[in-house]
Amino acid sequence: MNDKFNPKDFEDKLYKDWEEKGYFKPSMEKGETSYCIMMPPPNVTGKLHMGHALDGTIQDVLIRFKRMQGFNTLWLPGSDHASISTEMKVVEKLKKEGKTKQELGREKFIEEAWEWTKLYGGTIQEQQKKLGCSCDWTRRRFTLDEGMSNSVLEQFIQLYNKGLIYKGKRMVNWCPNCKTSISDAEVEYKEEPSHLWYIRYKIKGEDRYIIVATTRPETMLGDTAVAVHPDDERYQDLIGKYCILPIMNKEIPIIADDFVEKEFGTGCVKITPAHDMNDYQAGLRHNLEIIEVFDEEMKMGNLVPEYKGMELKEAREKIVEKLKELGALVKEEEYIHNVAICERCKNTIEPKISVQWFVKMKDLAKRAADSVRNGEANFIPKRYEKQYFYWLDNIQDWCISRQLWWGHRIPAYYCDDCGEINVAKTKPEKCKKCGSTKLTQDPDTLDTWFSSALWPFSTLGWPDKESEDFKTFYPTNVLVTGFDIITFWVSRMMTQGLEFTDMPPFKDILIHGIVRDNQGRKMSKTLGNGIDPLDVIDKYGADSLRFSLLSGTTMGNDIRFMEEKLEQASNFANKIWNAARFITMNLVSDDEIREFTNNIKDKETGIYKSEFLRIEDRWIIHELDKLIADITKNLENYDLGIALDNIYNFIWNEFCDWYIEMAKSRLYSKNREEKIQVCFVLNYVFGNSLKLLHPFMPFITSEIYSELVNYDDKDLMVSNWPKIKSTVKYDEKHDFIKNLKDVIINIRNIRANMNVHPSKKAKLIFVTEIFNKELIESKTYIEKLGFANDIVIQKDKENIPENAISILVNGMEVYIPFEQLVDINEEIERLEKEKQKLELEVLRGEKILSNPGFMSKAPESKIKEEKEKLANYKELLANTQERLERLNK
RNA sequence: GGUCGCAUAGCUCAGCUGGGAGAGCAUCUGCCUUACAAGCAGGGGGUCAUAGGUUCGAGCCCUAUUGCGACCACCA
Repeated sequence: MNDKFNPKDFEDKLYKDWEEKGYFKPSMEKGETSYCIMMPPPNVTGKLHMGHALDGTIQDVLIRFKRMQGFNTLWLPGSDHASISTEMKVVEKLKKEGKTKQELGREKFIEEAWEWTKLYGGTIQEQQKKLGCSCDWTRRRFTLDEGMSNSVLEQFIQLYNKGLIYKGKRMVNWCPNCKTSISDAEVEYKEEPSHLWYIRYKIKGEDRYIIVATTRPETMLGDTAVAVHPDDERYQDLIGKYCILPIMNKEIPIIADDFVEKEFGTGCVKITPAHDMNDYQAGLRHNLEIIEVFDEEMKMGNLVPEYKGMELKEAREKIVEKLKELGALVKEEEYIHNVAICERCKNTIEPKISVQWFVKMKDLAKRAADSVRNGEANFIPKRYEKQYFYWLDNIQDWCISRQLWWGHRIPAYYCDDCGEINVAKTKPEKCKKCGSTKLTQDPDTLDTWFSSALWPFSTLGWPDKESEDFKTFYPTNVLVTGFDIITFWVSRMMTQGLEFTDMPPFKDILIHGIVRDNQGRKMSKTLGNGIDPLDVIDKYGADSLRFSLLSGTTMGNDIRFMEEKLEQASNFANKIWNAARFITMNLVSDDEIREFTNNIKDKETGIYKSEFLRIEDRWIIHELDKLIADITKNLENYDLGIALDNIYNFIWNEFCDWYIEMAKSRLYSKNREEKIQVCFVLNYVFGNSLKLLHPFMPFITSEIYSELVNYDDKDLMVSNWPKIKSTVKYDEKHDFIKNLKDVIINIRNIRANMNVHPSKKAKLIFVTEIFNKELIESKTYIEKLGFANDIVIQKDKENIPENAISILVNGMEVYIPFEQLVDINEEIERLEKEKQKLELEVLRGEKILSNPGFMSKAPESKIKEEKEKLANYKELLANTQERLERLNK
């Protein structure tokens, strides 16, 4: 092993090795339970960011854990064609070349898009490999590949035939720049300074006016009503009357509708059903005419020839001017307006009436919500299900058509002769109604989410429900994703999964937070505060990145990305590396360890026979047994942060700081048997620790593991997860090592307090009845850890120097003759402090035990515990007082 | 406007079904002890946001308040 730890020496090499050996592929062995995770497909245009790194790390930890546990594991990767985003990038590229999409034509454009996809589509995969993701690349899918395209057509046709897909004229979000409808989820809102214009409309046949307030005067040309709240006293007498729309000089009704807020503006709203979502709804309720003011290009239409062809901004100015002229403009106020903008191109979105395809969602949504309500699928953490329920319970029909070219084209063919809609996977020979052969396919493509909704099963071969993969891996076990896409991805996978497979597509839905920068801000391109995971891997290694994303975190909470965390991770990796170096440097031969291993196991119980092991050996193995149970439980519960901290603490504190130090004397000993014995324990405990750490830090653990003596002759990645069982007998009641550790900590404490240099050794006198044998065995390392030059063990307190400092722990009394030490006053001071603390403890114990409420209501075990504690503190206090008296003499 | 989350050491965060407050970093002290100075051994530092309530007992449960954040809705 190299003296210096450097992840670059082995990370890429190991990944290549794993992939070549086929470790990422499921075993497909009969009898093994399957475990499957579908990787949320990143956009094909994307680059790996910290969110992906977190998502990938969590999934990799789970899949590596389950793989080692012996499941038939599949983690299936892939990418999403991301229609709008990819199409925009290709359009941009064409623009640079001086071309447009229209000039190129549909077919050529799609070719360009495929080229683009092939060029950049592999980037993110390579980056995921750097992170260590152990997904099965041979099963990699793309939402626009042949199989998935077929699934999408199948979905469309099945839904259409059931009457769940329909074509309709609706109001949708229209991006004038992308020239397509977009979903609500792709709309962002931004505050912009604007104005609120107050315009008066004359009441028909009266000399009165009604004043409306608007942010969009240019749409008034299409007004077909004015609305007030039905309970608004101010306007009761106007309801049902008509007013005159200025400029247009047209009569429109004054109606009453609940959606109007009395407090806003004047309490009167102009209704433009063609250009506002609320107005549209109101228009439907009151049967109002829909008059479009703008054309397809978002320029003024022909309602008033004077404005025809104008940009909206210009038209607005002109119309405001005109209203002024007419004396209809009452007031102009500064106003902050919340404008809808396109998530992709940041242009203002216009609500627009158009003909689109929709999926009826009500029944599908109910089923999806019920599935979580009755526990077939669970959110972790549970609180996120509220967001899911809210969305599904208030579901709107899903607009699935997009006026784009890159995507799955809608499989609807219109008859040029009779207008019939023919829906089929491929272009029919002739119209099913009139027999005409002149058929034209709908030019629109489907929403990207229409294909990703099928991801958990289309990737496994659906609609072929008999395919091996589908039968083996569906439904999948867990979906890991961020809370930002619960509504439009998770919920849709649920609705479509239940509709097409009658099963929820996953059992658990694990929701994680987002990775923020070190100031707690969202990482974003505009801020330029994003951290590239690859830079981090380059500097610290993938293991450290993974550690930093999980240590000290809780599922569902955001993570702040701190360089300090990477330092910690990197230090930990270095610590492990050095421990490994130390162990392998001193290790006896494989054969010797194997032989020893064969000898010590009790064939019947599987427990390591105590006579072959020292007490410190049994202690550390016992601690390991407990650790295995803890980590396994925590991983099962998705408490990854806790599991990681468990193993961190064990390796660093228990194993390195204590056990290795205790092991040194035997390791350096001339006695071969002693050496083999301790080497066995070091190898066994360290090897198992590496197994437990492997899901989190796969690279360094694998690299080191191959240097140890390996009992199952398997690479770490495919070795067996340690079993939860006691492998050794260790008495926790008379916990010798714990007591000894306390003694040593006390010695160090006293010495540190008195500034005694480590080179100044002292004699230690142990007074104990029960630990004689153990103490004799442990003499050498106690001398070292306790800075002693001699250890005396005796049964009683005879011959102990008057002025010796004493330490008392459960079952052990230790005296240090202090003539070699420096300052009595320091020790007296320390003891005084300790005495005060103990007195407080005794007080607390007595108080709680004299509380009648506690005594009558607390559980028996708790009372017993408190009694024992009190007795112990009393004893300690007495001892401390005795010591103080002695020193004060 | 609706919903949800967060508030714990100087900083960043853990804290499982209520039973004596933890980690990492930072800081201070002492150590170049032959795996590791990217280290070792110690110390200091917290009215667990505020106010009530339930309980023998509250960081944890309930109510209200304050401050921050997110999501949904979108106010013409």
